[in-house]
Amino acid sequence: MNLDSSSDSKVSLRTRFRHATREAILDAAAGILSRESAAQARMEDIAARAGVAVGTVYNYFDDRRALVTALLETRTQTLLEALDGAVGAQARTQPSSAATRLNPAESFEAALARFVAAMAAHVEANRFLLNMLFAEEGSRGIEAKAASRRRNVLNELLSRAERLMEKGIRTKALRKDDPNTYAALLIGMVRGLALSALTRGDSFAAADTAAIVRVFMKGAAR
Amino acid sequence: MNLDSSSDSKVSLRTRFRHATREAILDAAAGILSRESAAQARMEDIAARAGVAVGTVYNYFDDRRALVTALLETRTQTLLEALDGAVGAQARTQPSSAATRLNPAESFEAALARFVAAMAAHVEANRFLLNMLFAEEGSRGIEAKAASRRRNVLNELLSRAERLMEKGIRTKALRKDDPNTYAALLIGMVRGLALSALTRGDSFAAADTAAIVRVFMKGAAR
Amino acid sequence: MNLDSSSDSKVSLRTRFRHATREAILDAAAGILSRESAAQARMEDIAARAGVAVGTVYNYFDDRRALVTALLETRTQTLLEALDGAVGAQARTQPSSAATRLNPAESFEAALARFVAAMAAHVEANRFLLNMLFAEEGSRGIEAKAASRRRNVLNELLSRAERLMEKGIRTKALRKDDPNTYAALLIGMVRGLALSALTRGDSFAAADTAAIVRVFMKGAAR
Amino acid sequence: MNLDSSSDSKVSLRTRFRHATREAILDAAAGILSRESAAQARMEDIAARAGVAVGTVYNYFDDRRALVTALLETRTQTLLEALDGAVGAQARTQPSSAATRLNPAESFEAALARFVAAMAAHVEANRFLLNMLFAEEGSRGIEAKAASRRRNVLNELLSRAERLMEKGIRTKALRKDDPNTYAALLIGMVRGLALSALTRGDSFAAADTAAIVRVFMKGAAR
DNA sequence: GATGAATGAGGGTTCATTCAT
DNA sequence: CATGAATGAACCCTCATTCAT
Repeated sequence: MNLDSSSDSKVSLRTRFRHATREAILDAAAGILSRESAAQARMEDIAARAGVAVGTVYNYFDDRRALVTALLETRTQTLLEALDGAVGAQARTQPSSAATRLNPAESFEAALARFVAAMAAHVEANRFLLNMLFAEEGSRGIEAKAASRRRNVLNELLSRAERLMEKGIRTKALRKDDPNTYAALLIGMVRGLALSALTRGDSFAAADTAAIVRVFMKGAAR
Repeated sequence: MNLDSSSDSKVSLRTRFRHATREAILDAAAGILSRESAAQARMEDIAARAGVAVGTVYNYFDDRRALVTALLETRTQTLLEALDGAVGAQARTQPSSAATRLNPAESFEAALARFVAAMAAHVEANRFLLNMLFAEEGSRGIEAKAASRRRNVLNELLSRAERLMEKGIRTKALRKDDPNTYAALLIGMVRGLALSALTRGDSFAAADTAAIVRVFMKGAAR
Repeated sequence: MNLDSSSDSKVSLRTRFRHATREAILDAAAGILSRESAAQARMEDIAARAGVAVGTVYNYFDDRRALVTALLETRTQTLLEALDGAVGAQARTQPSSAATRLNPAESFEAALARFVAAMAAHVEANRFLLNMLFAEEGSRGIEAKAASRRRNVLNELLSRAERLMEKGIRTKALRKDDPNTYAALLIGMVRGLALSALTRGDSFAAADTAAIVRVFMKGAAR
Repeated sequence: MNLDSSSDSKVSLRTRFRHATREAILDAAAGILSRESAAQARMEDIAARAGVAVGTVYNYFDDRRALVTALLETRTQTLLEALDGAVGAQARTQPSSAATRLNPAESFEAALARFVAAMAAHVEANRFLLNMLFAEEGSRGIEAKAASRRRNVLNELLSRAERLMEKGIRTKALRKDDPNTYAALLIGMVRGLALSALTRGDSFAAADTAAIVRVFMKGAAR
């Protein structure tokens, strides 16, 4: 183990270093892109924020597009997993839970809450996602191909929401309707509240999640 | 008299022409900014689409910023008026209508439908608004000051939605809750569905408006 | 005569009108070019100052260069004539004047004074000449050919000064030396004092002319 | 220590390189601005003459104005110092020199000659100064602020000449008169002869300096 | 002729990307 | 690998000039 660790640690040190630098750059990019005027995110600014030289950025990412794409990828990975969890968890837990089986609606609501909460958490942690994911047009340098990648992300979000909605409809938790519409509405609500909250400087609180779930399920009517 | 009318028509001709050119440029800008990669809207492209030379664009607008601002201004004017109509109409008609007085909720729903339909109509007619209004960051050239203008527009949207929600709460059409939250949710829903529809190439149909109103009022739960 | 004057006055009215417009444009150009930042003299500015449209300027002058050249020409004409007078007068008056004959130096000094005074008067009346004539490089649009014209004017100034100096040497009013040098020194002095005076906002007074003559003739030494 | 020196030399190499490039750009700018049509000095031309790309120029100077200002600043520094030397030297040497004390006029003449020679040398070495300093209007890009800087330089020239003249008057080397006038005349003479010489393609010879001193002190009269 | 909007070549400036050290 | 100066294509904007009215 020692031997192993010695060579291992040497490699892993270097690797870890590389990884740390890469992360620093991604963080810097996320930070810069979160700022109001993302359009002015220059490569040099990103490098400076990461504490490296411009050239170094290009040692880790082929070009600007690759950097943004990687950012989207990494920052989205955990979100998508969390959403998978929210959607899938129900599937897995349901069979084993008599309670949930008895009340599918309640179980759906819980999944929905998890789904919303996951999105909220990620959006808050990665504020730039608000900019990236929900802007149809692109900030500087998000052209053509990168845009499609971004749309992919949005689509993956939507498709997970759709899976959730389909499940809701199947379990009779939801009125029968177009799952696409339900999904679009839900994601729109999350985004609307998130934007509103973040614009105000507040954070996306639990109450907000609750509000979304409530309105989505029961509506706002008295 | 002849002279007068001749010079009159000359002036008005020129004036009319000026106006038409201005509109052509604004239309072209709207068109270019609606395209996927709005970030790459070059002044020259806008000019070309308008069928004029670059210099001409600068005869009508001081600079890129002024053009975008003017675009936002003009294209937003009618939207805001329509929303005012949707919100205010209720106020004006309610007192005179025994029916609505008896059923405030129903009247509110009508106003809500008008509100949503107005937004949908405008977003569809001015697709670039989706990009402009709902992107927190800016495409190329939407910096600092212009961004604030855009935010102003978004805020005006929100404030009108809030007024509607306050009225709904006052008339007991809505459950008592934070009007800001209601407003953010509603606008989020519209945007979500609009984006989804337009992305698919569909248009924002009446059914979509109905879906929003239904979910917003009664929720999606069965 | 009547017939003549009738047709004459008709023609002359039109001609006078044309002439007045032309002068107005030249005056406007002179005014604009006198301002500090002559580099920013745009054709439109000149037209505006002259109270006409840009196109009109082009009806009177082929292009920017022609305008500046004409300006130089007209504003220089009287100056050169005055200088010719100052230089030539002496030649013509000398033979007929016993007094001057007795004291050629005094007569030369008088001619010199007239020469300097003529330059001073014109520079003051056409402030822009300071810019035009004495700047080796050109303000915007005074390129190549126009520059040579300007240099011509400067050369004509110098050649007249040289003629004066040659006469001074011939009449033993001046120490024998290179007339070119004398000429360059004299014109330099005028320009130096004129610039100094105009920069201060003062005008080029008689005392200044006297100072130049005195220093040029007797030097500043005590 | 090795490391240190290695990094030291690296830094200093780079620094030296930076300095050399900066100088090359300034030289190129001086060269271009010396040409007849300084008004057409394009940034690209300057860059090309310096053997770098346009962007590089902007790595060293914020913008065109900054470049010109820096040029004026650096190229003026040594001139002003030389003039200070010419003016001040006298003050310092006089007390210690019995000969000069006996004949202040001679000493003043020496200082004057140094002063003139210094100006001549600099004007010749930096031909563009003729354009910059003595043109009241500005070549392209010498607007507003830069113009005032240029005027400052001219004023500093004048004030040094004035100091010299005041000293001349105080030591009775010069007839009592307005030092400003004397200063303006002297500088005008230098410029006149310099322009004349350089226009002809000659250089400003020692004889020219002598001529200026002679005329300034004793006048041209026989 | 007068007008002034249209034109578009041209110049200043930015910034993603490269590459020698 | 890190560095950061160099590069130059690309973009915004200006303004002399033209020309339809």
